Order: sequence, then C-alpha cells, then structure tokens
Amino acid sequence: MRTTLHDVAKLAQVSIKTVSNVIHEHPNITPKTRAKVLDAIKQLDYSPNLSARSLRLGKTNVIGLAIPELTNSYFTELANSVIITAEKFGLTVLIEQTNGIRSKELQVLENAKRNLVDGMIYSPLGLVQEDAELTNVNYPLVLVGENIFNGPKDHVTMRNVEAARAATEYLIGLGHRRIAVIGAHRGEVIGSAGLRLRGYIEALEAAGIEYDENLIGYSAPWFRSNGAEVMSELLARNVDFTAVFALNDLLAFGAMRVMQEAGIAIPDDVSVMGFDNLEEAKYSIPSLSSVEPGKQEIAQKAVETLVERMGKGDKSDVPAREIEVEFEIVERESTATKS
Amino acid sequence: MRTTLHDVAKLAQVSIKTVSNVIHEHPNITPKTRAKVLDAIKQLDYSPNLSARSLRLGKTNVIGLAIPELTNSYFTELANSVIITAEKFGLTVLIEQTNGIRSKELQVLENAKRNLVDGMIYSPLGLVQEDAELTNVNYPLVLVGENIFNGPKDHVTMRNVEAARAATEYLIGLGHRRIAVIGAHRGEVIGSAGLRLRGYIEALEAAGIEYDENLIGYSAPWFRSNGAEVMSELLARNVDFTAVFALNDLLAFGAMRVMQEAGIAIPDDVSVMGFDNLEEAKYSIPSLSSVEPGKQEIAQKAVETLVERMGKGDKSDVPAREIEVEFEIVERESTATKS
DNA sequence: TGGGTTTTGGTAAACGCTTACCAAGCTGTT
DNA sequence: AACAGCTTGGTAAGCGTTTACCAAAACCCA
Repeated sequence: MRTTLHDVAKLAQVSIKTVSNVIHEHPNITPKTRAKVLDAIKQLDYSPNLSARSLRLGKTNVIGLAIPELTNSYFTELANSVIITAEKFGLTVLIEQTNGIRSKELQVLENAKRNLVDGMIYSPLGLVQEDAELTNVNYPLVLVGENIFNGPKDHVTMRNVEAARAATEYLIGLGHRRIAVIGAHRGEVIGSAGLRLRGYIEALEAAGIEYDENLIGYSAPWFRSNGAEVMSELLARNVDFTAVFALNDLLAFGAMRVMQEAGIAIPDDVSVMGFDNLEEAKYSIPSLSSVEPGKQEIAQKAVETLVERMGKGDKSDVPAREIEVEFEIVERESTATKS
Repeated sequence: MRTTLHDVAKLAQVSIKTVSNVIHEHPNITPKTRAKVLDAIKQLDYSPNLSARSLRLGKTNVIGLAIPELTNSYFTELANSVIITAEKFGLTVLIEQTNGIRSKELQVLENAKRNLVDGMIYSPLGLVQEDAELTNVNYPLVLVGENIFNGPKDHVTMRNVEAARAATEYLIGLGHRRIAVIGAHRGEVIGSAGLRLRGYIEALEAAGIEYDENLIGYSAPWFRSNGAEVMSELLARNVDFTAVFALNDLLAFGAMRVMQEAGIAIPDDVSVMGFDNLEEAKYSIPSLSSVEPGKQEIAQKAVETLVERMGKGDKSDVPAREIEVEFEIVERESTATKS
C-alpha cells in the first residue's frame, strides 16, 4: 500500500526501470540483478499500484457484467462462468445489478464506471428492441440475452426458438398433445418469452396439433411464485393438459409445487419441462427435465468477443455479429411417456 | 474515454480547476460559469478517469468481497446484500471466488488486487482458527463467517450456537425427541458445523434428552447431494427419528428429496428444519422451516465496519471486535407437532 | 589494444486528476 | 478615493507507473 517502485529500486540499488524490467520479465537482465530486485520486492512486500498502472496504460483489465439480479440463479450461473472465463484472460469482473429496470440499465450504460472497466457484457431486460441504438456506446460492449437483436454491438445468444421447439417436440414425442405453457408474455415477439412461445407454436404446427389459447398461461415476471400463480389459475379454469412447458425452470418449480399440492403426480399425471437447466433442476423432487441453453458457452463467447473488441480498440471494421450457441434437451424425472 | 478535464476546460473557456470545482460541487462558483462548464461536459460526453482519480486520491472506492462460491445461494444472497449496502456508501464491490480452497484464500489475502480495493470483506472456509494471524494484513479487512474468531481483525458473525439451540428447542417443543442431524463434521469445534452441533447438544441437555450418536449424520461439504447421501445412509441404517435438523438448507433439500422418494411424509412422518433461510426455502415442497441467521444484517454490519476502518486508515486503536447479529426461527410447512 | 557491437540500466516524460497556493477582480467601508 | 476583505478561478505540483530514448559498460574480433 505504501511502498513504491522507488523504494524497491533504492533498496536493490538499481533504477526503477530495472525494477520494472524485472516485474515485466523483460529480457536482458543479469540473474544477479534480477535476484537482488526480487529480494527487495519480497522484503518490502511490494505490489504495484494498479491505479497508476491503469492510468499509464489506459486500461484497467476490469470488465463489467451488467445483469438484472445476482440472486436469480440463471444469472448467478452466468456470472460464475463469465468470471471463470475472464480469469483466463487476466481480467477481473465487476458485477452491476440493474434489477431489470430500464432507467437503471441506461444509467449503467451511460454513466457508471465507464473508466473503471475496459468493456462490458450487458444483459438488458428493461431495454427492448426499439432501444437498440442506445447500446451504441463508445466503448467495447457485448450484448447478451434475448431483448435486442441485430443491434449495433456484438450479441451472444441462445437459440431460443429452436430450443423451445425441440423441447416441445420432445414432449410431443412422448405422446403429449395438450401441452400447457407457463410464462408467456402477451403480444411479445422478441424477448425470451416471445421467442420460446414461437418455438412451441412451430412444434405444434409441425406435428399438426392445433394451438389452443386456453393452454397458455401468461406471466411477466418469471419467478417461482409466478409459476405457482399461473398453475393455480390453469387448474382453477379446469384446463385439460398432460404436459407443461414452463418457459424457465423457476416457473416450473412453482408450477410443480402447486400441482403436487393439488394431488397431481409428476410425471405420472403430468410431465413438466423447464428451460435454463439450473443446477437446482437436478435436485428438485422430481428432478426437472429442462433445456440447457448453453449458459457456459454464452459466457465464454461473450468474454472472448469482448476481449477481441477491446484488443482492437473497438475500431475494428468487423461489423456487429450475432453469435448463437448450442442447446441441449436434458431428460430427468419430470417427464414421461403419456399414460 | 478520450476527453479529459483539459478538453472540457478549453471548451468552456475556464481553467481545469474551475471544471473540477463544478464537478465536485465546490461552493463559490457563479451560476453562469457552472452552466458553461456543465454544458461543455455534456457536449463532450465527459466522464472523469477513475484511475487517475484513484491514483491521486490514494483510494479506489472499491471493496473486495471474498467468498467461496457465488453459486452457493447463501453467498449469493450475502453478496447481494453487501452490494446493496456498499452502494449506499458510494462503494463498488468486487467479488472474488476462492472455492473455499486454502491456497486460493491465501492468495486473495496476500496478492490480489491489493491496490484495486480499499478494503475487503473476507469469508474464509479453507482457513481455520489456527490461521488467525494470517488475516492480519496491512489493509482494512473484515472477517465474516464461522471459521476464525477473535482474530486480529473485526469479525461479523451469526449466533450459531444460540440459533441452532433455538432451532432444536423449537423441534423439541413440537414434541420431537429423536432428532437427526445432517451435516455434522467429525471433531470440529469451531466452524459452522461444530457450533451448530453444539447448539443442538445444548438444547438436548437442557431438555434432558440423551444424545444419541446414531442420529448424527456426518458430511463435510454442504450441498444438496450431501444431504441426500446422508439421509440415504440414515435410512439404510434404519435409524429411528421423527425430526431432522439439517445444518443448512441445501442439506435439508437433499434430505427431503430422499425421504419423499422413500415414502416418508413431511411433516406428517418427519419434521425437517433447515438453517440459512434461503429464498428457496419458501418455495420447496413442502416449504422449509429454517433459521434466518441474519444474512442481511451481517452484510450491513460488515460493510459499515469496513467503512469505519477505511475511514481511519486502519490506524485506529480500536481493537478488533466480534460483532454478532440476531437470528430468527422461521416456521413453514416442513415442521409440525409430533403425531 | 582499439573500434564496433551488444548488453544493461538510467533519465525523464506522460497518463488525468485533485488541490494547495496564489492572484486578480470585486465589494463595501471609511 | 483608497484600502481591506471576500469571491472567484488560475498555476503547478504530485500521485506511481510505464517506456522511449539514451548512455555507459562490457564484450568481441582483428
């Protein structure tokens, strides 16, 4: 905290340049000099001042990760993967929570730690497609999530439509024809809900099953409680279904809870499919079949893309790219052949 | 990123001091001057270089939070509370994951971003009481967790023994006498497991119930899978019990799952009590009674204490303090009067 | 041994900010 | 009208690095 390059240089009886050379492992230093310097560093417990280094170098080696909320498992797992990947590039991650609130998202985008981070991985929830231009900031930024496509910045995303379609087809393959959906957003076209619902519809159409609006449960937030509410409502309406496709795992957990309370056996009476493949899906009772959307790969590609842009000073003439990762259907106990 | 104080000064036709005065809301600036400057700032989209400011000021307004892993719900919730509290003090939080591995914990402590953070909230898992002296670093640090007590630094902790005792007494109050424990650590005295087991034993003694080693399920890691394993083992051993006290919620979830598979009804056949009161406890099936250890208050006190130490340059002669927060027993569906 | 080449390490400037110190302009009082 | 006191804003130093540039030392060969 206190000792500087100068102190080390003095103790080692060399110039600060030499000390710096040692630290940066520059060639052309005699072993004895190096040893002297290293010794002094150890003696003084010296560590370089990162602020000074950042100032000099014009970069901090810190990247930002803006997510709605850390306590949402999906984002926790994403953040974790981002941190691990970033570490490989020698980068530190600063997490910013926006709560999915538009104004806070804009604040993070515009104001914020602009100069504490060299770039940002940005997962908006409040911002929508129409706001795409707002993300055209003058620093490296990589978009993540399903809210903005083909914007001015690189975008890493899961294959929502295809994955949802595959999930639905998987249920259809098990013999289900009346498949309830939990968590649809009324009128949404883009966004996780809109895209996943589209996948569901495509699967039905391909199988020649008629779309029944009664099977669609709407809910904007996607927490457990919402899943529970929607399921209660479906049961109250006496809707007939043998399978449930929850647009995310949390909704599925909430829905399962209500069904079990209502004496509906899973998967004997009703099969349940989630989306996100959270860690928790392995441990719920019954364990939840789900779509693994490629969280880890998303984090990886996002960091890699960001690093690439940071390297070129973001001046590269490579146009913004849409990067999609692979998904996978994960079968667990909550789904079974229709009885 | 590019524009500096000088650019703003030039555009506004004032000196950089004046610009700085405006930014820092110093008094004695004529409204017209202020307006001119603010206008220039907006025009140039200026934002101060935080590295330079940090260098000059000798502090970064960033604090570190070292935890075993972000994907563990307890720490996610703790981190969230820390971030929210820190924000109130104008501080940014940098999360460091140690995976509970001793060497990584030491690395974070010693090396690390020493100069990127002004102080650190540190939750060790690999370090133990004997390592207390190692935490005597030369920068502000606040300990959190149950591994090191009365060390050289301030320590914020939950009242493990009292809380576990209260939880056990609650179960005893419901009529249970044979209460299994899940997650004990063999031979541990200090540490979450050791302390909570002590609380359990104290409660038994106070109620005149004999301690039965057969009821104790051991497991070092505390994840769902471990809870499941331990419960399987208890069932295999044909141990007789009417209540379970899991030393954390995850263990409880795992144990509940195994019991349900085994056809044991909760809470009709067996009551289950957790510890941590994770968000998820509200939504499990059945919802889990648990001990709320005061997570939020821990985060709050930890940040406040750290801020205080940072303020005094850590030179204060206030000796290291042990700070305890209040707990609470939260009753949910998983516990009921013994039938 | 002398001149050229390579190795080694020193000097000093610059990154952008904050602030102590100071100077100029203004006010008001006698 | 002149001076003291206040307001306002300028000048410049310094925070700790990194690195371009340069100089000195050491080495080599003829």
